[in-house]
Amino acid sequence: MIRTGTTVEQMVRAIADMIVTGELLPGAKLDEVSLAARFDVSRTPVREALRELGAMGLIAREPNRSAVVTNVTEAYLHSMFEAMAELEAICARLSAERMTVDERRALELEHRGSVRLVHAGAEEEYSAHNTEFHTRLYRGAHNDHVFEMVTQTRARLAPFRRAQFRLPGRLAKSYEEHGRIVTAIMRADTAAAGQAAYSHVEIVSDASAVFATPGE
Amino acid sequence: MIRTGTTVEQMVRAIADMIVTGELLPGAKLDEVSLAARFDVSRTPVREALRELGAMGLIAREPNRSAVVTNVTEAYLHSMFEAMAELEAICARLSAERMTVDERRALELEHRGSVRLVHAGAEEEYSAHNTEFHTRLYRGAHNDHVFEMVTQTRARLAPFRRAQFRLPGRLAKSYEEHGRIVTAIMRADTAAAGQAAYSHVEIVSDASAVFATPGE
DNA sequence: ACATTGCAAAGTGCATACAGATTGATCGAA
DNA sequence: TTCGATCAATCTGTATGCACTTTGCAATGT
Repeated sequence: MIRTGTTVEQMVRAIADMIVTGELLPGAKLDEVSLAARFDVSRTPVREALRELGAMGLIAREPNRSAVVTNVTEAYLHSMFEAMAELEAICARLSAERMTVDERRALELEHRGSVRLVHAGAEEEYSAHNTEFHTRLYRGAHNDHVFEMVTQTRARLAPFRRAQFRLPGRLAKSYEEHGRIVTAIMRADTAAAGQAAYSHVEIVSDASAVFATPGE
Repeated sequence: MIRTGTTVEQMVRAIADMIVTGELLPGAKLDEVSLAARFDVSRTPVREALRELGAMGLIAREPNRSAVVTNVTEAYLHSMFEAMAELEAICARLSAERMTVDERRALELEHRGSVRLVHAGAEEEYSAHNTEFHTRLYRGAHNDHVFEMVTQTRARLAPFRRAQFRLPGRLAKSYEEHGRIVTAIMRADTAAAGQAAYSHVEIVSDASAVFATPGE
């Protein structure tokens, strides 16, 4: 747990992590007194943290009800994946256009280095590499607002994307799709980069649909 | 002032309105005690409202400092306009593809009805029409998450876009650009709709750049 | 005159307290 | 047995209070 910042900031990070890592599953209730006890603070900072998490879309709040880890409807989940595909496509296009030589090289290295994880079937490690790869893509677009939007959307999708690398053959396919994106970016081919990124997310969307929890 | 919802919700709406309408200019300080006095509540709901507005990006907060209406740097402002153009393009493309017959008809009517405002030079009224026009575009995409992102981005850009219709000839140009978008959507020409929407925002971006407040 | 230190005023961060809402259980009646 | 009402337990919404931080000003020393 990071010790910097105010109590509220620490709690926001901690709770967001618990949601994104799956420690708190969609639908889980977050009552203020328990959280206060767990973090050994009063309810005031807890409430502010929940307020912020609510604005981020990670939890749902209703008056006089406990906060609940967002349990999106299938329709909304679909809209998020579609939005994610569009955002990734934007990042890929802009990256193909704007990445510095160093950024391009680093992206390619990151990608090439992951091939051994694919052969080893190292799901956990590949997942970490995957996060790094996409983050590089988002940064490479050199657009801070797009970066914020894509990061937030990714966080909200995390619980539904988690198990995708467990599907048979998904690792190798993911690697291949990344390869297409990298190639297009190295060639500064914006259209190809955008299309490759879009279809990459589309496939993840399909792979993840299985795990969507039905709305209450 | 809308009376529904909790105290905090009312305050969030009220303060967001003040920022978006320009009653509170970028850089303005929002101290908790004054706000509490102004809304006749304690500091607790005020703090929660500020927390939420901070998460929305409308105000900036630092520990032990008063909240400040976001005063974005020129670079960040540029990234927001660029993101806005991409988002509007997405909405236009999806609208061209997905709008129902009724939605298309309503959009066209809204557009045609505004021609008299252009001739009359009614800036205020045209501005209201403009908001309505774009909102229809966002809804027509039938993607809730994209709708949320574009709405939030629009809110953050509002202070910098306000004066655009005061520029000579801007009204007529805006009408013409809307026309191109409408035509493309009526024809279900996704590519043309996307391009028209993108360049529409680009022009607004240029028109608004003049009014950007310099970073501190 | 100018820099520095000390202090007071004001503001934020968090804890505690209380009021109102919700929920679930229990008891009674149909 | 089942439905309904009532009440207690629990939780959220808001107010208030206290401690710490920041900031501006003034007094003191150079």
